[in-house]
Amino acid sequence: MSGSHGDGQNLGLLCFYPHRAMEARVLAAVAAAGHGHITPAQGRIAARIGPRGTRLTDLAEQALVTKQTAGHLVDQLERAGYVRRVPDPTDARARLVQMAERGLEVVAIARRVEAEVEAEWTAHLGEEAAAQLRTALTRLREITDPYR
Amino acid sequence: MSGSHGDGQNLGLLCFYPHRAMEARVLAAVAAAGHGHITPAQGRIAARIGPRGTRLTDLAEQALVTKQTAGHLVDQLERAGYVRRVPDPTDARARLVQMAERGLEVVAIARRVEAEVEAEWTAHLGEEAAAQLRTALTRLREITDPYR
DNA sequence: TGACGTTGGTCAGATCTTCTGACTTGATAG
DNA sequence: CTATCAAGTCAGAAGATCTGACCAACGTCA
Repeated sequence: MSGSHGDGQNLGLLCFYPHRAMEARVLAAVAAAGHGHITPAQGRIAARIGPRGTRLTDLAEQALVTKQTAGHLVDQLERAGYVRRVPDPTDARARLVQMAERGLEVVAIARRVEAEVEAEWTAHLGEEAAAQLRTALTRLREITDPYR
Repeated sequence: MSGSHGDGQNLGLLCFYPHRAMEARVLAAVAAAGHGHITPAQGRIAARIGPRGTRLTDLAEQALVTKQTAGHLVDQLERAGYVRRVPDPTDARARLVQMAERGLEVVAIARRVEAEVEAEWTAHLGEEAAAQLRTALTRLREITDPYR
């Protein structure tokens, strides 16, 4: 539901291609490193886990899915040993989802591949245009990401 | 599976927010116009139907889904009256998926909302930065979209 | 012209993702 | 202390997507 054909594609659709390409590259590298098969949905949740752990509700909100969906995906990640749930010391109702050791390995791979891909993009666009792109997207995020 | 936290987010993730925002706005407007509920997946297929119709296989390829998935989504769109399948005069095996009248109404709404959203973005970024953003994304597409 | 590999598309079955609604338990404000 | 709100879970259903197996029409090359 977006995108005329030919040259003048709408900006929303134009944003889609790089995102898809990046996600595919990261997922492929993680799989190639022997970490079985992490699904895109699992990845999108996992990518939002903060250094000290994050509440399920917060993960759901940031990823724009329901608590149930987030809970289900965390179940899968937990079963596979990538994350763990620990009690939140500040609220007995809540639990924090934290990266486990195995999860940290995957994060390291993801960061490396992200850097590689960005380098390729920068090489294609040139330093200056790449920097401008980052600036513009960051500013655009101010009005397109409800969970900054 | 992408994205550090804080400021320095990776470009792939930064691309995600505008895309998501655009898709959500278009879908909301279509729903508000009384066109029941078109799902994101249906929209992504429908958006790739050309003016004279497009083969299922081509739709699947461009949307990066299997023929089966594309066929399933076209079934739904056809049942809802948004598209129709007609025989391809040049190949008896193939059929062309074309927009029906009802579908064209939706396309018109989508185009209008896309333009509105782009105008908002341009207002936020400034004319020049918006133009540069479009240029950079278009060039990036050269290396991130396998089906240009 | 007819056998063979290719291409457009469907059928069947499975898995993954996501949602709505109802519920439990703990936190918090009057 | 009670009414309400927030964090999560349970249950069930609908969507979206995949793999594998098939069929029919196309194109080609001997």
